[in-house]
Amino acid sequence: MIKITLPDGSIKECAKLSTPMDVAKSISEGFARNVISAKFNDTIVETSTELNQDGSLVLYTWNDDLGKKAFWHSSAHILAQAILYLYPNAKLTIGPAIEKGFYYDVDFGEESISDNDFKKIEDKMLEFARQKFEFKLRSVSKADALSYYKGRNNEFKVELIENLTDGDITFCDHADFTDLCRGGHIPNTGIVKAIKLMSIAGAYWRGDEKNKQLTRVYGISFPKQKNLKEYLELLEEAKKRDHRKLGKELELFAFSRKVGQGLPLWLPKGTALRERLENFLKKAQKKAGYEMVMTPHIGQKELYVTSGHYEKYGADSFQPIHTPKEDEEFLLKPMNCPHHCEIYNVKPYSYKDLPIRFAEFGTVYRYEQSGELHGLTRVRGFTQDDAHIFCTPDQVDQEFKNVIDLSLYVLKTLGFENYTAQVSVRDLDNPDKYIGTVENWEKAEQAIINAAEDKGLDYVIKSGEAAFYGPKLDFMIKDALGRNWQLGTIQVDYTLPERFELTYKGSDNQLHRPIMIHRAPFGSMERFIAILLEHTGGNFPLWLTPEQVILLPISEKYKNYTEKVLELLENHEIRGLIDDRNEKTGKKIRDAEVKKIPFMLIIGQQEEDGDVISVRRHGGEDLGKMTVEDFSSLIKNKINSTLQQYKFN
RNA sequence: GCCGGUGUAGCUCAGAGGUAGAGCGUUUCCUUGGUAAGGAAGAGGUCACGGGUUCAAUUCCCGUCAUUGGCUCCA
Repeated sequence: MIKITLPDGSIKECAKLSTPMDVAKSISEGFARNVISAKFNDTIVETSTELNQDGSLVLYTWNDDLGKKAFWHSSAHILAQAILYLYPNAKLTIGPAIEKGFYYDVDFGEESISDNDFKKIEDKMLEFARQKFEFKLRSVSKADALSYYKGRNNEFKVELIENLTDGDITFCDHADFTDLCRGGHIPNTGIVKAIKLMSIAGAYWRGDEKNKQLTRVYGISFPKQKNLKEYLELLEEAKKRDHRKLGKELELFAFSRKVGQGLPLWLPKGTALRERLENFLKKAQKKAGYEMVMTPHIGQKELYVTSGHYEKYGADSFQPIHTPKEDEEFLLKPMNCPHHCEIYNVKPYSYKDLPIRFAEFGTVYRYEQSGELHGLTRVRGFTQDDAHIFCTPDQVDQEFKNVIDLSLYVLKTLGFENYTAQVSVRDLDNPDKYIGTVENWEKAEQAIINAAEDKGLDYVIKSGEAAFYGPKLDFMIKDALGRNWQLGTIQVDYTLPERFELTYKGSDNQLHRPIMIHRAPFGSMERFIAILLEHTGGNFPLWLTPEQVILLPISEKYKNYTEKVLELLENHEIRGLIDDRNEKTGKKIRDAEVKKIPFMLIIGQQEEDGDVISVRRHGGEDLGKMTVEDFSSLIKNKINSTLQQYKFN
């Protein structure tokens, strides 16, 4: 007998060579039917793996991330099987599960496939799935593995196997199909009920552009047809909320090929919305002791040589601008920090002056590769809600925590309730990627982790994700469709103060180095607004939305009264407009709905007679008749309750 | 930057080797209306740009640009 410890702490006595599926069945038949993967002593195993020692066992269903992983990984095998059946000369390479589905990279040789071929591949996959082939993992010797793939002229798998150690190599079989695989499969192919191939893309072997380009086929699969339907509906919804589409429809921003790719143009409505966001943050920052500064869009190349940006990114940036007479070199600023360091250097500071907090909505320019540009989320010119805090070593902790408070206040007020923090630290195997001393890096990393702990943040540590000058904490938010986005960032930096020789005089009458904290709660205005658009589907909070109210006179007879109402609203700083087109009310309401205007005021004979307005909310709710005063209070109260929902300072 | 898709009216999109269409929007007229589309008429396009093939190219081919899905990269 062996002792199997389950996640709830209970211990099952099982016969030796019981499988995870046997254990599941001993819990309940119903549960066992849903079990699709298992982990034994921290190793993913097959549900049919025979357990021959005591240990802890976790059983996974579709509802677990690792269950989905096994499911999608197994689906990739089915995809490979179908591809090999339909294209016998194709060479398989790798086919992992990804966050949403799976892919397989295939070398189709002379042949090429397109999404027109998806249907027949899907059909073949479903045909294989229905036959409930069992996935069977078996060990093979390195020599056998190599000869198997050499016989099939698959140099990719041969390369993979050559990097594996003999004794650790397993093949997975189902039906007559064999693939090199370390395991983690669902019991049989029949569990996969719904399959959809999503897209096709080029991908380099091992991600290196010097290598051969392969065809990557993306797909997703589910245990029920219904899941697939829901997933496709979610994609549809995401498409409807695409900020590029909404930004165009709501006239917020645009691009022009004459201006240049990746250089957004803010239209009047978008600009007004952005200013409201900026003012909101300015107000909070003022409370938190920040001072606004402004710096130019270019700076001498030397500035960035000093900061280290030039050495690190110069070659892949917009190239220097030369002055015509003196041949001086200037760079478009890729970051605001060097400029802020120079503002700090304008005068000497005492420890009593610190912390100093300089904030700027600073527009920066970065050369992003053309293929990487995407709407407002990836652009070449954007505005950071940047600030730099210069403080003493014993202030870092508190300042960092204050920034966390500010960031959370901003996120929550804007309706992002689901967030986690990501602490990005050095990649210890690649010290050349970073500037600064090991000692300072350690101090900075520890300061961030301490602050995250103290604030009770839900955080994960990512090694190798740090900026080149220091570690950082990023807020990852989950939007209304469950998608994750990286928003604000906070970074501790011991390096730039050294490079710019920043000092302050301590109580010991000696000069000391301040420590810098870089932070941007929104990240960039462009990116934040894009994400807010997708999160809200264009239904912005009332305080932000371009038009809060639209006035719909029933006919032109009520023009004067309608104009009077608008004037009253404007006196209350409510943003409204009149739809005085020669259209019926039904049409005007429909158009206002499409434009997502939160309130519609219907104005006709009854309203004019009673000196009131009829209020309809976006979505159709009828709030009845009320005076303009009452309506103004209603709006103001709604805005205040949103803005004061979370306290800051 | 690399690989694939796309580029037709302000917007969304049909179309085909023989010189271009729809809906929405816009303009004018009729209509003066009550909670998600009233009616009529009109304007609007070097079919992204540059080459090539052809009697004929917006359509086929090549290149450029933009855009899009990936890859790589990301201060």
